[in-house]
Amino acid sequence: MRSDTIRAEHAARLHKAPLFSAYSDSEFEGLLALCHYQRIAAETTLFKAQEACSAIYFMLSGFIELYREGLNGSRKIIEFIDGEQTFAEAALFSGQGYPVSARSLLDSELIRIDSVRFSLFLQQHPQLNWRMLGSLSIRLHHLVEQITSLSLHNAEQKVASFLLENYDDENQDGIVSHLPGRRRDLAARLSLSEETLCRVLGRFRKEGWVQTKDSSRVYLHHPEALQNLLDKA
Amino acid sequence: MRSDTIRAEHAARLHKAPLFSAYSDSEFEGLLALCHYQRIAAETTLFKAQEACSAIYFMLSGFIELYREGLNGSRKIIEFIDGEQTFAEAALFSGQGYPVSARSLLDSELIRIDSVRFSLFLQQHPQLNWRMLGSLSIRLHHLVEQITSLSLHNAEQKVASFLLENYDDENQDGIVSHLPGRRRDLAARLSLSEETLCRVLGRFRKEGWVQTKDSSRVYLHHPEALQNLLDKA
DNA sequence: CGGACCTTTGAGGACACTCAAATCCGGTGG
DNA sequence: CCACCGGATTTGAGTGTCCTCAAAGGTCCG
Repeated sequence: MRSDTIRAEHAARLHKAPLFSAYSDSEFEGLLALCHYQRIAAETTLFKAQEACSAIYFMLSGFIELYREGLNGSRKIIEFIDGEQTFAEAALFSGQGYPVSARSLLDSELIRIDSVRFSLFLQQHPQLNWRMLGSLSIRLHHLVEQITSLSLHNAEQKVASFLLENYDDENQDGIVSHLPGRRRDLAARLSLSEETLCRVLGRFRKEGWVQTKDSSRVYLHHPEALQNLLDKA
Repeated sequence: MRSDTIRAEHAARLHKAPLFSAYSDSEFEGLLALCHYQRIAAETTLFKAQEACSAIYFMLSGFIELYREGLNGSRKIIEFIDGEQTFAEAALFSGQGYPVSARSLLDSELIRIDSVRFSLFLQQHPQLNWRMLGSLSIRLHHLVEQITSLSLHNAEQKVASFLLENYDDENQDGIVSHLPGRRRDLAARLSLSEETLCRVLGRFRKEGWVQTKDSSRVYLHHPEALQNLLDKA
């Protein structure tokens, strides 16, 4: 794990993030001064829930889980971080530490933004807070959606709705959904057991609705059939 | 349902809300210009999920549920609004409409703040956004807690954790937890069936841990026993 | 080829749900 | 004041979905 100043290419990608794309050049300079490049290996813990917030992050590449743990070693994944995106922003303002723990599932590259200095920076540039409000609101929206799904959906509906909401792109084989590497992790995201998840995917496969490939890619041949599971009682 | 200008007493209570308590007198004047007093009967729908956001609210008195609906008439309550507090703020910034529906369970008094004009007001006074960030962050924190509870807790643990997190005050009879009027509503908040909730409360009663009164007050005689349910596997 | 880990399938069980009936409670009217 | 009604709560019986435990394939890598 090493920590460095930011290369121009990475800075450019950071500037394109929704949170920062409205920054003027001079404002962005100010932001960059608080940033460090950081590379972490797979299975590395970034921070734990409840811990005081020392930084927020922008992911350049890799795969990270935000999760909470139960007592018997059970684990609920709240969110996957898999593209270029910022995370842990909420911890800046709540004064209650990180709401979740964060751990890399793959080797990952991050930009780490010091929270104390960034907090001061934002207070000195209050006009920059608007995007932050939007970002938190959308995250909140997603959490509400997840609560709804957890409460009102059965196992098949949970899987179907995840597949439909998380596909990458389309090609001639149908929509392609890119899943976390291990079944265990997807199961922890959906609050299902590994076995139940497998069985559901097996049923979908048998119906001809989906096709699985190396357990991290799923081709959706009949997305309307999955959608149908969500629409009817 | 009537809509009026704000009485001084109500204005004072609004000014004490965390979101607005940092407002200077002149800033607060500006806010008041966007507000209307509103009284609604029990069982009145304020807004529905997905609807475009036309206002945010501050509750003066009453009881309101924020909820989502499934297809077969099932209902998941995301949050109860029961004290003086603001709600629906997040809908201001996400551009995705209200994330939840809102309906009164009792006769309620509200202050309605026009969203379009309040949005403009905030953009013209960016220094006022800081509290808003805090408020959204804390709400986000709570949602994460709720997801954790939904995913990792069994029926008894859900009830225990709700009782421990939602008591009003202490007196010689032990901690008093003030519940929503009907079992049905608490069940919908905890994602349990009415019957399961009853059975759990019955078990707690039989153990001597709690005592129920007119189904809306619960005395916690042994909060540590409830806490114990949450601490051990 | 062997081992470690992951995925898939099978059998059995548990927790919470559904359906149904009994009891409790508040309100209304005789 | 009491009897009655409707709605809410509580209790009971039976069922189903998902979980747990276990074992059988797969895949990757040394």
